[in-house]
Amino acid sequence: MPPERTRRRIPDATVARLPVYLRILTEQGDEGVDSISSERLAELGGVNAAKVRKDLSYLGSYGTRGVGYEVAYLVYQIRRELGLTHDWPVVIVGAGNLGQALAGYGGFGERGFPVAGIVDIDDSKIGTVLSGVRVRHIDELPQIVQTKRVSIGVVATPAGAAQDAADRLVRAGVTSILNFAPVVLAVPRAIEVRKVDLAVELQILSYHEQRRAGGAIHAVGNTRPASA
Amino acid sequence: MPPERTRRRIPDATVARLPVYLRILTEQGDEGVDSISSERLAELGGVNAAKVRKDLSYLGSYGTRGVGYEVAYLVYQIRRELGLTHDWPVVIVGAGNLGQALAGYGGFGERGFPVAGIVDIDDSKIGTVLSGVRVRHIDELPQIVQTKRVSIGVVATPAGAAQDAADRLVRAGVTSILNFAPVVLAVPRAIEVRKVDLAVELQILSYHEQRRAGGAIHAVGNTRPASA
DNA sequence: GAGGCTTTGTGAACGTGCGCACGAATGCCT
DNA sequence: AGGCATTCGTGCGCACGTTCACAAAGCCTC
Repeated sequence: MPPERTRRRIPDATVARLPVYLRILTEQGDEGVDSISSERLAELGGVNAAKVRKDLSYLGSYGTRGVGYEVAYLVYQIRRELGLTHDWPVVIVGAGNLGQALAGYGGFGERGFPVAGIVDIDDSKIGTVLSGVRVRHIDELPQIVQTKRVSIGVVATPAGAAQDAADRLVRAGVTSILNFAPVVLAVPRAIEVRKVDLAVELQILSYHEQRRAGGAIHAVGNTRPASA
Repeated sequence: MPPERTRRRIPDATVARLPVYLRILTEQGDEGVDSISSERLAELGGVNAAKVRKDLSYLGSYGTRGVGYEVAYLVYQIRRELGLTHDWPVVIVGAGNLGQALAGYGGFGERGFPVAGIVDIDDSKIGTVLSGVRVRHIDELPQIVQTKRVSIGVVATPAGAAQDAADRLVRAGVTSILNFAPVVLAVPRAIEVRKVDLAVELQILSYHEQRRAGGAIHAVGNTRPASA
């Protein structure tokens, strides 16, 4: 049995926090900070120091007791673990409002996720150029994915078109999908899907607001006048 | 009329799923479905049927054994629990790329979160109109929040301006914040913050892609002694 | 080089959430 | 009316994630 077979599995919760640590560490590095303690990193990341240490311990023992963590080395290790040692080109499906905003969001390519292509099904959008990337027809998806070696697809279509977009992405060979459409996508088990849903986030906030307003209001019934 | 209910605390994980159930149920209702089983709802929502039942049980016993749940009634109950019985006006800080896209995203008002205002600090943007809403100066924030009774603020600024935006929102009286900037916001404990971070999502996908590609690549080098 | 101070790394306790499995309730059929 | 099929509601064990607390390990001073 090869030694690399014992590859650690990092808990999902930790994986979700590593990018946050990475950003903070990068910033700190840029500001000339060489070394950082778990305490400080926790403060900047809005979490518990013990959690930081446990999270980082999954990467290996890269800290120095009594001192802290060397920022540059930690940045390197996290980047390696997250697979950020090379670029991951992405393809965006949907050149509507959201697709345009995503394409225009510079932070995309900056952070190692260059936009390899944007496609849409609407002929009127084909050919227009968004932030230097020409919108192409969705039928060209397989070609884009193959030639540019894209493994991450972004679904930025209206809800009704999302499942079709996902199907096409999967058929084209993409293995990870970031879904912005308010739909639960059905995909093969092997495909990794993450969802960003504006409405869900707002509704969660709504829940807390309503709760804050006090069960008192509710006890009486629908006190609030039917607002506009 | 149901008896007075002690206000249950609903688990966060459940709160996060209720909006998904709600959307599915609304769709099903529109399609003429009157009754739905936990099994079917689970299938559409991509979760386990037992989880659906447990989630819904936090709202009360609104199902009928042997039959399922009445769609319309369940929609009503979830909406009530999430505080969606009335609108929650939101104010957007930042009229850049993202702010514009958010304002243009019709689903906002449709789903009960009308845009009460958009503000920016950049004079060149003031006065422009985005989807029927005029961009106003950030100094007008307190006035907007007060007159329109806004309790949810959306931070759509660049990273550097996000903390200031959050501070201003809090001072203006907002109690919930949806943060799109890649920054961990420091806010008073009482303020509810939710974060949507594109880069984080992509990096999580990157982790899985890299993992999928096989740890073999990493087997080279790094002969650091394994810790006991 | 010993002693004290700092900070990591981690075992263990604790809390939360998940999913199975089954009793309970309801509708339908004969 | 009684039996059967269906589906809800939930107790329970398990797995995961969080936090505490402390020993181990390094640096600094004298």
